[in-house]
Amino acid sequence: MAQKNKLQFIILGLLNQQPLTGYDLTKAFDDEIGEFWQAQHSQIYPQLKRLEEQGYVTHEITISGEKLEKKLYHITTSGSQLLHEWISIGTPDLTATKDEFILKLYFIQTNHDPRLPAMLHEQLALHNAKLTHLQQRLATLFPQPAMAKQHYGHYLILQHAIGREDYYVNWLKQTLRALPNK
Amino acid sequence: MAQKNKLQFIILGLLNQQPLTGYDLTKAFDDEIGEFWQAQHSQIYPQLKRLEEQGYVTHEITISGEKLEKKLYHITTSGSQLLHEWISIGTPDLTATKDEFILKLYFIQTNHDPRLPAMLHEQLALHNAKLTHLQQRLATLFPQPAMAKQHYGHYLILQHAIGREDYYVNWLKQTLRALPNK
DNA sequence: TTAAATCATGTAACTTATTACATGTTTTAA
DNA sequence: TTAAAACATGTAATAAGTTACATGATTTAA
Repeated sequence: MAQKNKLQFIILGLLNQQPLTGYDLTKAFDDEIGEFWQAQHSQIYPQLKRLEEQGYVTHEITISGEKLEKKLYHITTSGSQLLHEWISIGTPDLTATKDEFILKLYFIQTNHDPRLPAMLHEQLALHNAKLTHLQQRLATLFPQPAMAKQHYGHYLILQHAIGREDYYVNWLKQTLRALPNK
Repeated sequence: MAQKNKLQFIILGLLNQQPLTGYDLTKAFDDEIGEFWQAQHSQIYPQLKRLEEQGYVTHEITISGEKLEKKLYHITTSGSQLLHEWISIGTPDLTATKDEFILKLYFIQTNHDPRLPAMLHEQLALHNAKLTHLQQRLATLFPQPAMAKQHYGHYLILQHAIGREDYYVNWLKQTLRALPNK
């Protein structure tokens, strides 16, 4: 059960906001929800085809310029319904966070391991960068608190991600401080 | 590159601590590192075979009871070396946390959405349970702080996971409090 | 004006991960 | 003593995800 093709629901969720092309959806996985889920176009185009076969989306062809065909996908009523069901049913499976760094840490035996400082510093730089990026994104998308009302979920997950990264950064700093001076 | 078969390194990391059977390794993914990575026995047995073909592990057969054959796997010198390399090279890719609940949240438009309270309460219960479980695990494995010295990495990641869940629980509580009273 | 970047859509090959199928032994508790 | 639970090892089928292959149009900046 674990997987249950979540990609289809993400696509439906995005199309529920506005009609989009496969290309637009691909981009959304870079900017918007790339923070929380990833997918390549090679996964998206076939999935759109399947969703259309099942009647959850339809597409219209628009011409851009002279002859470039775009397929603009729309969600259908049954697609909307499926999306609503997915959101409404419980989410009882807390998926393990597959963090490669944490995995490596697990195999470190002692706090004197000479690899530890470099490893922690690298992650600190990475998570600091991510934190800054997320904070800028929040400031850009929600300059006034009142704007959070319109896209509440988006606001919440950004704010959640910021808190998560903030914790990660502080944990790394604290762990570095606790290291024995060699 | 993204994936690069991390399972093989986890297996090597576990075998680096002590010889284990495929069954033991499978169990380790339930208890120990199940928090951070998951794998089924159907993935583990073939992977052990490949690692042996490549010379990173060897196995000896032991008999349990009358005739039950166990394959006890040992890491080789080159296996140890490969593990060390994996830990030593950088870990620059911060993988997206594929949290289904967060994904669902993204598609919630307003803070008046009637599904929100139940969704948040469910997650609160789940993460509270996980937090308690992790705390008990820390208390069991590291009753005295001095014990953290022996398995420092394990101690660190448990402590990290507890902090992460603690943040998650508090974020959920805060988000629930901020919800408008209907 | 032309080359690079971006837009746009698809398929193929491969890797990784999950679920199901398949079999047999040993231990434990009723 | 016997049935259930746990131990133990594998393969097959399927699903999900990544990388590579493949092609062409439009826009933008040098």
